[in-house]
Amino acid sequence: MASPSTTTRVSARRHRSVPAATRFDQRLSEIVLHATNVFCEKGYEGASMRDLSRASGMSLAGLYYYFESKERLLFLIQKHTFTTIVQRLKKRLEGVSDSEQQIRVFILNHLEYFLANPAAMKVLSHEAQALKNGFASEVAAIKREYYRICVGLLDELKAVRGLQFSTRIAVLSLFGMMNWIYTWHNPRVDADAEQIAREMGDIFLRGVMNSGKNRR
Amino acid sequence: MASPSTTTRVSARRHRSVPAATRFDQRLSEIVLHATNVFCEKGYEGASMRDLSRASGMSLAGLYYYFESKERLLFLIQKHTFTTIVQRLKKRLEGVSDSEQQIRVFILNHLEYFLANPAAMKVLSHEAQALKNGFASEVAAIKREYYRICVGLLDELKAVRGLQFSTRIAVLSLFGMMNWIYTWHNPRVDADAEQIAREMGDIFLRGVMNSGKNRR
DNA sequence: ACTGGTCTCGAACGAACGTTCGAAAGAGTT
DNA sequence: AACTCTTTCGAACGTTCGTTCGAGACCAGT
Repeated sequence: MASPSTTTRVSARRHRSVPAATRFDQRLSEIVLHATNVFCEKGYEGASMRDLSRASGMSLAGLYYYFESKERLLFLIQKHTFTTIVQRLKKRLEGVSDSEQQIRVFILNHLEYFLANPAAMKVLSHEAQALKNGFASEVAAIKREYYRICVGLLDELKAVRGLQFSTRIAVLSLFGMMNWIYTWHNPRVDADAEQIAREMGDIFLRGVMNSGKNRR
Repeated sequence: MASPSTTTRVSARRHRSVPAATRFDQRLSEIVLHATNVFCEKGYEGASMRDLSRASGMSLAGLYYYFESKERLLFLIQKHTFTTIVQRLKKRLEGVSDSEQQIRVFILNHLEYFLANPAAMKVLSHEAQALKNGFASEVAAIKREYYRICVGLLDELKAVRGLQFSTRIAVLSLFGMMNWIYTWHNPRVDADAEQIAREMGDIFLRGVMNSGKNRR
């Protein structure tokens, strides 16, 4: 414990069962969305509360009715984004049993969400170090779960096909390939998620599967 | 033009031929080194001039004798780092003629420098967006040259071996694999540059070479 | 001992930062 | 119309930011 609590503060908000709770959450979501774009463009440290105020059309003080600090806002963005991507992945993996196909699903899920929400994913990738203590560890836990899922898929591929390579290096190389996309992807020039997922999947899977039962 | 000039200001420093010029440059190098570590830990925006003053053991005002702004200091770090890595690459490529080996040299050069200068490389990778106008474009020019070299190597591999894949996606995937390393590499746990270069090279080259003369 | 360039620093500048506060406007229920 | 809870905001808080300035210390060559 110690350090700032990261559990959701309901503060006031109670009865007025349906309309009030949703209205608050909806307004907060709008702010989170605008903040995501600002953090994406200027970086977390580089963006000021006044920038967020301007972007969301709400006064500086008004923002603090919805969240208690700039750091918590970044936390909300990262947690929501990461939770969503993990959730979607689990759903998509349910119907697939082949090991190679599962990894292709993993890649496609990641890239589709990335290109559909480029600002949020850039903030997730680029500002991974910006949170502190309690905030940081809660996001780190989700990240670890996501990482472990990928490790599991790769280990299964190794077992089924009798391959031999460093899972850690392979997984982290794959994440690198995928996450780096925020530095270069241009929707007016580059292909869509499906095709990029196919090409990256080709490179990665062929690279990993032709290792055979190797030396060492 | 317009925007801040990025050409090296010699300002005063002239005669006193040998000792003075070297002393100035040497002291500046020390500051750049300390600043690199601070920028690495706190990020460019998150690091204050007072942090740099503390880290380098020089007064706040004293720093400004050596460079004219915080932004220029970041520029110096990025330009020197990038220039060095390109320079070393060119030297290393001279002796190699085989296309696959050239790409392996490219990967090894990148990762060796990365792991030998992790702070500088993180600042180069992570703060690529922090510079503005003239500063940004000068670093971008070096980056473009580096990128083009890699494109050239891959295009040659494609021609020689009759392969068919998107060079752009392949190159950017490779950069992603390599640059992402700053987010995970732990010298106490992970292998050295040579071995990581071999494993990443295996994944990438096998992945790209087994594409054959494909559909589409 | 003096001179002139090189180097360093304490102190201060105005601007911008994240956050707080009390007041008031909205909105729904009586 | 009066009451209550929700939502908004102008103004200000104290702190920290990047940068500047003028004075003095250091260090030759004379």
